[in-house]
Amino acid sequence: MRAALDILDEQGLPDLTMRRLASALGVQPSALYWHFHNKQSMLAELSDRIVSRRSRSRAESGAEAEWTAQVTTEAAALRDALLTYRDGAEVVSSTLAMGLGSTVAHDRLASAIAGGDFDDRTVDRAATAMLHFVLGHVFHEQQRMQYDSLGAVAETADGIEVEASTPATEFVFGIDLLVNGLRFSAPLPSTRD
Amino acid sequence: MRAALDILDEQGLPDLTMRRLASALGVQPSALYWHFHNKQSMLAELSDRIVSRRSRSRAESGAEAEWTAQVTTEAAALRDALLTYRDGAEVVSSTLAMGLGSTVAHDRLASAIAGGDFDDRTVDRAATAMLHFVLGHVFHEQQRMQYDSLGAVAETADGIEVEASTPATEFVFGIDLLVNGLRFSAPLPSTRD
DNA sequence: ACCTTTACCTGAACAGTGTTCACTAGAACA
DNA sequence: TGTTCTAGTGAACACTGTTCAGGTAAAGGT
Repeated sequence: MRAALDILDEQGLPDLTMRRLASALGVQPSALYWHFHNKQSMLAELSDRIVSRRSRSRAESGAEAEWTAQVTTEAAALRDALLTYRDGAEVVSSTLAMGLGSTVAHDRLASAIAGGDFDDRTVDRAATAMLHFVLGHVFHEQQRMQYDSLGAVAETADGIEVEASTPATEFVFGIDLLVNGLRFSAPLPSTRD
Repeated sequence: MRAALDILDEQGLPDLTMRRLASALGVQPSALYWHFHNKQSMLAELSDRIVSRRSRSRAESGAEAEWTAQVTTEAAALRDALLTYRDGAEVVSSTLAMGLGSTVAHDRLASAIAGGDFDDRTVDRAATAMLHFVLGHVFHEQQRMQYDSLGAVAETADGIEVEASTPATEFVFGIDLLVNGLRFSAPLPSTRD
């Protein structure tokens, strides 16, 4: 797993082949199939490690912090985790799409959203929608990173310096969209005041 | 393109290989490389065709219909287009992720959102967020379709007939989330009343 | 001390993949 | 008539994931 993560980060997902992984371990490719049933199951385990990596920004979230802030924090933590390794979002995205990998990403978002006191189905759907956005966004973001690094000039159009729109701000924009939609659309089910 | 779409729909994306496409056309694989530079560029053109397919539900959208309805309609049309062919969402998703393919999907969502009178950057970001959700959702939906068709029993848990949660309703839930977030979060910039 | 089981790996092969390249046949055009 | 363009052949290249019979060494049991 450590070797696989190294290859992923240094050479990218397309170059993370079973043969390369095997030779990085000084072993024949077929040896890997004793440890993993598939390449996909290996990627699934890799995906779990990427997602589970917790960034230690747990300090600020007090016991009863506003749930919207918790959701935002959780989403940002997921984005950070995906950005930790090259092509991280693609690995996780394709793994989850195949129905493999753990549901920890979804669950963490869901438990943050649940702080808003919605019914279970709403929580689940919102978490899924949010997960789709996060994966799509970071996938796109990472794709652009490696495209830019492959020698594309930053084409600032005709002197009009549009205020730099960083991926991070675009990310929180999307998250805010979903959070606000959640806050204002669904009627609060349990009226407890 | 027609042959490629046929293979895609009948055998799925993993079996849409250059060799199979060539033999479906009664031609050698290398002949395809006169028409396309790459397999990816071929998939990009395929992606454009899938997205551009308009479902003729244009009737109801009167000239000045509520913009929220227009956005919902546009999103549903995009979902329909992706669902038209097997693995359609995966083809489009990976093509767009690679920076290939036309921006028509994004643009159609954007122009519908623009009916809400937001500034250009907000429109663009919202359209992007929505596109990510749509692609992620339909990708997941199609993945589950073919997983179900591969002989998985519908496990209705212990007689508790939870009201069937169809992909369609989950889809509009996500779209509504984004639309409502857009409606209530951003202050309307141009106050024209 | 012997035997068996388990853990881990080798080496070679299989069946397939995208892609390239020298060469060719026919049509179009000057 | 000769040249250029269009479209395709056939063979190869360098890969890919995966399988499979067999081998080796340590651990465990009697």
